[in-house]
Amino acid sequence: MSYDQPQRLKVLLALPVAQPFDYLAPLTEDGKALLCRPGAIVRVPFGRQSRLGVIWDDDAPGLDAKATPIPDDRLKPIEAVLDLPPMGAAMRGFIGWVSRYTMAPLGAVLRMALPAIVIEAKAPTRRLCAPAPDADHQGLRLTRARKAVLDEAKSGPPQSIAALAAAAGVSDAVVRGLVQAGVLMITEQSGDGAFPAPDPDRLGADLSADQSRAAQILCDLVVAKAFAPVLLEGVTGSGKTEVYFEAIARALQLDAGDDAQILVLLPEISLTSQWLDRFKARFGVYPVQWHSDLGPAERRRAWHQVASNGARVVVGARSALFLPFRALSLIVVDEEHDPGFKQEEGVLYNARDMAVVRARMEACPVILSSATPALETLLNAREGRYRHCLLPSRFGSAQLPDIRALDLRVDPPESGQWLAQGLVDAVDETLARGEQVLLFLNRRGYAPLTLCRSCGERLSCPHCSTWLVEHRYKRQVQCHHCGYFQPSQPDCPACGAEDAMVACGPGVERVAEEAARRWPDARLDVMTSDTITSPAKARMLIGRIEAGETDIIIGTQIITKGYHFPMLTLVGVVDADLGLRGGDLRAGERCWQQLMQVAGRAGRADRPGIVYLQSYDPSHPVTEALISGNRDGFLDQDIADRRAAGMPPFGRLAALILSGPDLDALNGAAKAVARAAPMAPGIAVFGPAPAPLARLRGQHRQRLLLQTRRDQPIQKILKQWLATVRLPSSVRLRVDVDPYSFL
DNA sequence: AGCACGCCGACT
DNA sequence: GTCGGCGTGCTC
Repeated sequence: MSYDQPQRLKVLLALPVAQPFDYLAPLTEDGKALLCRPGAIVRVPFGRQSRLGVIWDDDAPGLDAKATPIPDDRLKPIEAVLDLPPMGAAMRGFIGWVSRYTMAPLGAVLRMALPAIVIEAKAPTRRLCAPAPDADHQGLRLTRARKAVLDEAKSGPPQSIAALAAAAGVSDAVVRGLVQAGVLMITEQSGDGAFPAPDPDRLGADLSADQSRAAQILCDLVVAKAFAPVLLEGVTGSGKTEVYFEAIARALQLDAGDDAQILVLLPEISLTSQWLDRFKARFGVYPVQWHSDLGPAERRRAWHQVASNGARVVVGARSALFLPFRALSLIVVDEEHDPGFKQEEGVLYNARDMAVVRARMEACPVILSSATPALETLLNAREGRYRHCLLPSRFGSAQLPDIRALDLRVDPPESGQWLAQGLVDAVDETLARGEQVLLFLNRRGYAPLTLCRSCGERLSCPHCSTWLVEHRYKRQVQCHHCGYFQPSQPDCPACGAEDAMVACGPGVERVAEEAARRWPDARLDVMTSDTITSPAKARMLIGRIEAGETDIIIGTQIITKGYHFPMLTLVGVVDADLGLRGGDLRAGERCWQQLMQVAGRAGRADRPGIVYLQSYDPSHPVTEALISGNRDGFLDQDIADRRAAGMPPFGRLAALILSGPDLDALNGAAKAVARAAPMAPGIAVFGPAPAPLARLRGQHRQRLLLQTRRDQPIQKILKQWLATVRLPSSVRLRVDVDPYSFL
């Protein structure tokens, strides 16, 4: 060993690989090794290509220490250290933690934090026009259009050709002409600039006494600059958002070395124009957004500004959790109970739970906000692991809606119709008062099942074990799991009987059809993911409802997410039993949350709201709890059941999903996995059984479930178990720690 | 993840 | 006789 020997460094690549690779320190021009520290973002040769990675700590937990290192002579030097702020120790620790917990390869987790396209993409340049300082105006024909442009250009900061033309009320040809003439000058500017900072002092919110008390608790936690999970719980309409806005304002005022940064996670970012507008009203600017339908330039700018502290408040979907914050001072998880926080593809993680972990690593508070907290969160609060801030009542004069059941066994709708007389009467009265109605049915399309009245054939997906759902507006039948579709046809594809296909059961389109027939003068809007295809479309529909241009809204769960419609006073739940079928672990809880959230859309201002639940089983504990308002009774029962069965959070679960194109090979592999299952006290293995969707996208699927006690290390047990089985290459195994959906 | 190497079916 | 299918294995 000699002093001038180049350093051997571990580089973690953004690839689905579990371990880092060894490289030599990069060389300077005069051949000296450059010193590299963990966290540096580098580009390395890899095979015959070149890839991104991060210098990893060689003593990081989870690294394979026993593996024999590859010999020095096979090491390649690092190509380049990128000119980016290095990844901090807290972030590296977080990535390692997520990898060990979810059992995803370390590099797969890193990939979420290093989106290659974003980092490598060239900084976009914006071309801005300004008056040229030494312009020669001689010989320039100063038309009226040209004068307008020049006046506009002189009056303000440089702007783009298009913006200047629009401001002057002329076409951009005029601007280009002036540029050509040398009167206007184009300057190139990086389109990557810092975002305007939100102003914490802009608008002193008008908070109720309850809100002020809660806000004070949150602000104290923010100031303490330490890890502190807190559940902010308040019924729908109690003003939770305003409360955590105060915590955000307080964090913005912090001195955190760098400017303090705040992350807000929302379940469906693209559909929350109302949230963005409220933020802007409070802080003067929009927050920085991070979500899947951001364009490449915006995405790049957001990522780089988060890394270099030019983005103070970021609102995003779950992937925002992996942004490179340097001075994270507060995380807010809004609607923390929402199943959308569970990522069901690639690295399987729950962003709400991982947000708590990231907050711990960054030593900052994390606020979990919900009107209907997840049972796990509620228990954490009850048992003192989380603080609990409660907003007991609705804001101002708003009252919680009155929830009633409509027993469909007593008052059934006529055949082919789906609204019971009791609900129809209520809609009549509501419309007569000039108020709005929401009919909720969590089922897209016209009908969930189409069958042949001659031979009984049911239309099913060729790739999945599902029925095809009729979408009448699009004249299609679709599979909601793989995207397969075909045109609707009146004749049976099996027996050829003409005009024999009949729709069975209702979807929102069918309810809309019935509503249009019953209330021909009412203005209807159907809100589903089929009609809300973009943020702009969402904004348009929401605007129409806010302006009172819609009388009846027919929608799926997409409208349950935090909207506020003051004129909406009646909610009709077309099928309150729908969420209870299937019977997985969280069905009751989830159904309760969803119906509670829908109910919360009613009567949010000074007009009282009423909610009707159409049900064939109104004595079900979930329905009873909704009607009586006795949440705790229902929850305590659910908690007792889970405790008795050792189900989460009293025990741990992991799902093993085996999939493959060949049914026999798959079943054989599943049996082999089951035979190798660990047998020890506290450990139970269920299955294999065909997964609830036994065939998905052409792949057959088998499922096993591992259950352990809370104090047992489920990842270690899984690792030891799976190390003993060899799977045929055609069979793929996925591990889902803390499965949420049982599909 | 890429990208090569490798061993079996229909074509200039 | 070759071109090319994607199964398997490696990348420091």
